[in-house]
Amino acid sequence: MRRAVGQHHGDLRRALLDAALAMVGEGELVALTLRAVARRAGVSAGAPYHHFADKGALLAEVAREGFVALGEAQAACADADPTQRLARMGAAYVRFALAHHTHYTVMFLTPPGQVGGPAGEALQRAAMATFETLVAAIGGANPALPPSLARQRALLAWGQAHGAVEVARWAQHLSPDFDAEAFAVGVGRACVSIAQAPLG
Amino acid sequence: MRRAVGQHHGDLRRALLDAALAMVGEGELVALTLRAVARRAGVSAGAPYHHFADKGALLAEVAREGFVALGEAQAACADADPTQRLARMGAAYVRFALAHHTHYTVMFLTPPGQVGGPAGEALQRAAMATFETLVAAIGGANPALPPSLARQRALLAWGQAHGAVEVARWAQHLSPDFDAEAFAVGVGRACVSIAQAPLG
DNA sequence: TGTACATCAGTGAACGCGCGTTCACTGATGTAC
DNA sequence: TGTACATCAGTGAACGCGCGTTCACTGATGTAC
Repeated sequence: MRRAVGQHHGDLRRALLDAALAMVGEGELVALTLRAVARRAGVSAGAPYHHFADKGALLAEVAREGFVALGEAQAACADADPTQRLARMGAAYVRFALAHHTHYTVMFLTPPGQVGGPAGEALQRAAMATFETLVAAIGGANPALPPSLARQRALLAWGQAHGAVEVARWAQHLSPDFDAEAFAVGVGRACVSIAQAPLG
Repeated sequence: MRRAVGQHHGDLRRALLDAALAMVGEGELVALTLRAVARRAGVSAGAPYHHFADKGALLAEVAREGFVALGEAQAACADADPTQRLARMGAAYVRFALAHHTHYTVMFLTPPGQVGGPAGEALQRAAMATFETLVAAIGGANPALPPSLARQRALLAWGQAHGAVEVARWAQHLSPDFDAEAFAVGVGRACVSIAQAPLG
């Protein structure tokens, strides 16, 4: 992609986000520098500052987009039966994480709330919204659950799903006949078990 | 602690390791530099090279010590009932990760085997030993498991526990009423489930 | 349709900084006799 | 107990490097008339 000097890029903002994602996907997480992202996007080191306040803002935006996409995947799990809905959400979570594992990695790079500025706040809002959706689904699958317990179990379910994702990634690398879809469905069932386990 | 110029430190090697740990504990992982470690230890930037080949060797040693400590925690889970033993090991794993989260983070900073030199080899040996202990415990909890399957399931169990730890940390930051102990016990139970799930 | 001009989105040089690492040095420590 | 000397374990200055960020600039684009 040759361009004359000074010519506009087209959508550098997007290109920068994609470059960052691609690099995380290649394990360059520790060495994810703004300059490297710009280089990858085929642009000079100063160019990103026309689109992001600073390096942190770019990373926060990548993470935020991940949570938004995850939220959309969750929203697509509407179901008349709330138990079914939770099961589908658990499965969708695993599918999302496996299909967009670069985004997924960045999403959990830094605990939301630790990133400052408007970009950090937007990230935190997106992460909280995802969690609240899960809490609601847990509450739907077990209406007898007091709200505080529903939140606690949402954390457990999330933990289980998150761990399962990591396992699935290993398994995908280790054995090519790993059945990711069956695994995802199993995780959905496990979420239901967590929600509907007896109190106490 | 004032020292005259040129005076010996006492146990700088130890002090450097401790400084690295303390800094990781304060979230300075991304900025964990050799110079910062030296500064923290109250020593000049060149001093660490009298004790470690390079920065990677120091980090590998921190990680190795983590695996050794984890191994000791696992060894303390001896139990007449092998199923109980596995459950206790799973819970102990989570407890260890939460109690020594600085060590734990460094342990998984780089995949063992990717660190070169003698320090890297020692790290790999320690990590493998931990894994073998888990394989043995899985086999104990389900003697019908062929060895290759036991290893596969050990990987699954480890992955699940690892993911659970990540979210538990997150949960600890987000909600102060997070019940870490119940969470740990739950992970232990999940390990047993993985070990004793039907074949196929 | 042309022209004038503001804005946009790049460039590339420069900044100060902290990094990992090297090196000549030096004072403290340990050892042999 | 003293003395001579090798070794140990620091210092601090220096190196080259890549980083995040700033800035004056410039060509391309969009808009008003």
